[in-house]
Amino acid sequence: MDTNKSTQAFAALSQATRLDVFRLLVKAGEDGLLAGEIGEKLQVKQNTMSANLSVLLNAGLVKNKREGRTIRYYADMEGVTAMLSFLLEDCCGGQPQLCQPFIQQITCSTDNCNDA
Amino acid sequence: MDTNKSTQAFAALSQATRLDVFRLLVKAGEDGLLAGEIGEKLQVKQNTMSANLSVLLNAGLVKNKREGRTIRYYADMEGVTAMLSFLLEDCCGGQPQLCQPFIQQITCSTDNCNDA
DNA sequence: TCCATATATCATGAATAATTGATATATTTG
DNA sequence: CAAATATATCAATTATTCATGATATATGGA
Repeated sequence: MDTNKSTQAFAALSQATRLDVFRLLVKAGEDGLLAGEIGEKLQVKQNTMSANLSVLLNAGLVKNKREGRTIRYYADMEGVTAMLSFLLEDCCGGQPQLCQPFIQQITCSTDNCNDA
Repeated sequence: MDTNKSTQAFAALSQATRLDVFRLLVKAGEDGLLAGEIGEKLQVKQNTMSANLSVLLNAGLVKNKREGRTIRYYADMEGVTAMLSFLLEDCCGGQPQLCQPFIQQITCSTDNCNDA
C-alpha cells in the first residue's frame, strides 16, 4: 500500500452513495448483494450505481463475482485492512496508550460484535 | 456520526498531502507537530498547508492548540474511531469470522505495536 | 507602538469528479 | 438466432476541489 492507492480508497468512501454501498456490503457479509439489489435499496439510477461500484472496485474495497447475468458484490476486508494499516502505521509504536481506546472501540471487544 | 460527517472525514484523507499530514501526526503521537514543521517536512507552501490543515480540522481528524504564535496539531484518535466505527458498523454482528483477520492486523496484536 | 513571525482567509483559474441519457456488452431463454 | 434482462461504457454538462498570489489576523518582542 502506498499513498496513491490509499488516497484512492479514501476518495472512494468520500461520497455518500458509495459509503452507503460499502456499509451495506459490510452488513451483508459473506452473502454479498447483487448490483441491482444495491441500486434498488439506495434508489440510485442504474448507470450511476454501476459507475460508483466501479470506483469501489478499482479502489480495492469491494470484490465481485458474476452469477449468470447478475453480478454479486462483496466488501473486500483485505482492502480495508491495507488502507487502515497504512493510515495508522506506527501509531502504536511510539505511544501505545494513545491507541488503546481507539482499538477497543473498533474491534469486537466492545459492542459491535456478539461472540467473536 | 452520520453519512455526511463520515464522507467529510474520508474526503479529508483522500488527498495526498492531507493523508501525509495525518500519518505524520499519527506517528508524532502525543507530541504533535507545529503547523510550520509539517509544512516544512512535506515541502508544501504555507497557505496550501493551512488550507489542508483546516480541512482535517473540520473533518474532526485532527485537533490543535495555540502555543504563543505557533499552533500545534495532533491526530484526533476519537475522530478516527467514530469514522471507522460508522464504516464497519455491524460487520462483526452477522459473521464474526469474516472480521477477525482484519482486526488482527489493525490492532496491536500483531506487528505494528511493540508492547500494548 | 512598530516590526517580525506564524498562521489564516480571500479570490481566481485549472483540474477532477458526479450525474445522466443514450448505447453497448454479456447472459439466459424461447 | 432473436428477444429479454442485467450491467457497463460513452459523451457531455455541471459541480466540486485544488493550489496559489495577495492580503489579513494574531502573537511576541524591541
